[in-house]
Amino acid sequence: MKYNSEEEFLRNYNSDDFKKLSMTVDTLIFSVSDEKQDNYRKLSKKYFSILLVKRDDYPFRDKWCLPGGFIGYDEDIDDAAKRILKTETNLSNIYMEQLYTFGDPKRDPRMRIVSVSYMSLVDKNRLRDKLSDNASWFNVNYFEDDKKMTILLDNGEESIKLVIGKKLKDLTTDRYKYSVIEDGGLAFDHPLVIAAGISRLKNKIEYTDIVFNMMPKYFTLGELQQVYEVILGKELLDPAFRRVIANKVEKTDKVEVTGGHRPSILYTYKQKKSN
Amino acid sequence: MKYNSEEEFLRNYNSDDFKKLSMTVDTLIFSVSDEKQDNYRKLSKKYFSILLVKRDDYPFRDKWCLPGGFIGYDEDIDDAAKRILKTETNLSNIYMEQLYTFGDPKRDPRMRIVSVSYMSLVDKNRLRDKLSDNASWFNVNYFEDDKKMTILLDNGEESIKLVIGKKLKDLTTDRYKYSVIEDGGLAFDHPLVIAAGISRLKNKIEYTDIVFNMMPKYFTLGELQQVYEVILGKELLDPAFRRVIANKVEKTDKVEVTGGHRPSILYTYKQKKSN
DNA sequence: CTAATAGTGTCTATTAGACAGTATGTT
DNA sequence: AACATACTGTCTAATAGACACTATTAG
Repeated sequence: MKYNSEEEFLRNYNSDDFKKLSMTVDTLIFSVSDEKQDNYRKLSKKYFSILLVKRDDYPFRDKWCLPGGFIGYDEDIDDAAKRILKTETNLSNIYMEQLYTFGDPKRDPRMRIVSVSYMSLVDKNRLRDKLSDNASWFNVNYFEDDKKMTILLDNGEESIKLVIGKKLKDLTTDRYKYSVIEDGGLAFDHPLVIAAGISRLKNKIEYTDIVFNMMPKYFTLGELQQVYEVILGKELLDPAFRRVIANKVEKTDKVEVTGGHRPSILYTYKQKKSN
Repeated sequence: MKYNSEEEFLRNYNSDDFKKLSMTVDTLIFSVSDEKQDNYRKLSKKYFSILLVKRDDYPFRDKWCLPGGFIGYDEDIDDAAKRILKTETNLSNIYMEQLYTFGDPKRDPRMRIVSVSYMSLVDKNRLRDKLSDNASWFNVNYFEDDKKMTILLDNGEESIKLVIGKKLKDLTTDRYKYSVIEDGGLAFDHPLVIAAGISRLKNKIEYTDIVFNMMPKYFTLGELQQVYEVILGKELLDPAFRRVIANKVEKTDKVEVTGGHRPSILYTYKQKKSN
């Protein structure tokens, strides 16, 4: 069939020539948690944590998974991600970026569903007691080598262990092909989303100011350093950290008194001037 | 409706509860081009280039666009991208990575189509004269500041100018919200895909060995440096470049004699040992 | 010889790593 | 006083930037 104009073509277009498919959005929400130490002198230990929800419907009923939902036919993907974040945390205007699109034809037992994952960073102080009932924060601990990544999730009651296999796709890049070795009971391919998000976060914390989305307005350099340390999975030297961070933060006249040691000056995030 | 098991749920699942949508893959294929200089002494100038195809059907009939196509209902997304690359260039086993998923509900005039973009890097020597008829390589020149990115595409006959607006989404990251200011006649939202691809390439060339996917087996350090320079959009100092690149390449006993100047030693890519 | 690219030596500036030292609060 | 964290000074190592210099070829 031949048409003479774009308009004529569009009038006659049959949108069902190809079998359509369903799409969802999954959101990986990162934040920072404190864990009080028994020693009055010690600072509370910092973790980074992610938000999981317990499914109350099939498929994967009673399994933990990332907050997600179907994308409406007329809904922009970013908007769908924002809608889901809002549903779970009651927050809008939160930092969010697209992570990766997962499209294995067998990733959902119901039918072909392609999922676009997003990652988002929140300051937990902004949402205390606003979580929906079936949601819970899980502290994240991870270890990785060049073969696999082990992720331990813990919400105080339950512990989930994920093992993700890494196979270098190509020797010229940093791209790994991830595979789920142990899903710890997590639904869908969400272990892959979590692994991808941790990698992205770990990478971006080095060359962006992304971390400040997880920090409260006022924070000490010690706290900030701890957050860097848990995300990077290694200890940093104080003087080096302070040198590098110096032009991103601004000293305030407030201090934080936390116990049997010298009080700490509170800082705020200082945006770099537009370059 | 309540079910007692996952199996029972799946047997009764109606996959048409949500209105489904269509998905496509678009592939951004990068390579390197030479342009002979008239002065016999001078080296041929290097560009990086992308492959465009001319549409022979509506919508956007006779406009240039990126190679793309619909994702089959049972087809993995990566496989769809490989299939399209193969169709256009007759090549398989080529470096390829997912770029970004574009889902503006209005991005296609026909209906709701979400597109997953891929970027791919090829050594043009591997595919001379294998291109499909409606495909053409366009040299890329680009300039950017913090407000916008201007991209000039040229295939020797036609010149296409793209202008993409950049708005910082968030002051804590490197994430820009891109918008098309000038599409130069390019179909769909493909100017956005190209801008995203150039940014990714520019970024990754600094911390991966991705560039060697575009290089022939044997190359001179001068050629390699030129490729770095056109992608990064700036000149590099010879000694510094050679220092940094030294552990990624291996000297061979071959030389390249190109004209009225000292011949150049040919190198090959040397993979780093697994770390 | 000349113009052009190939390739190296070396000084300097900047940044990162290491470690020791001082400061200051609570119990 | 003791302990834990806060914060700084300074030496050294590694890396990046700059520039001058030598080498080698076709015409």
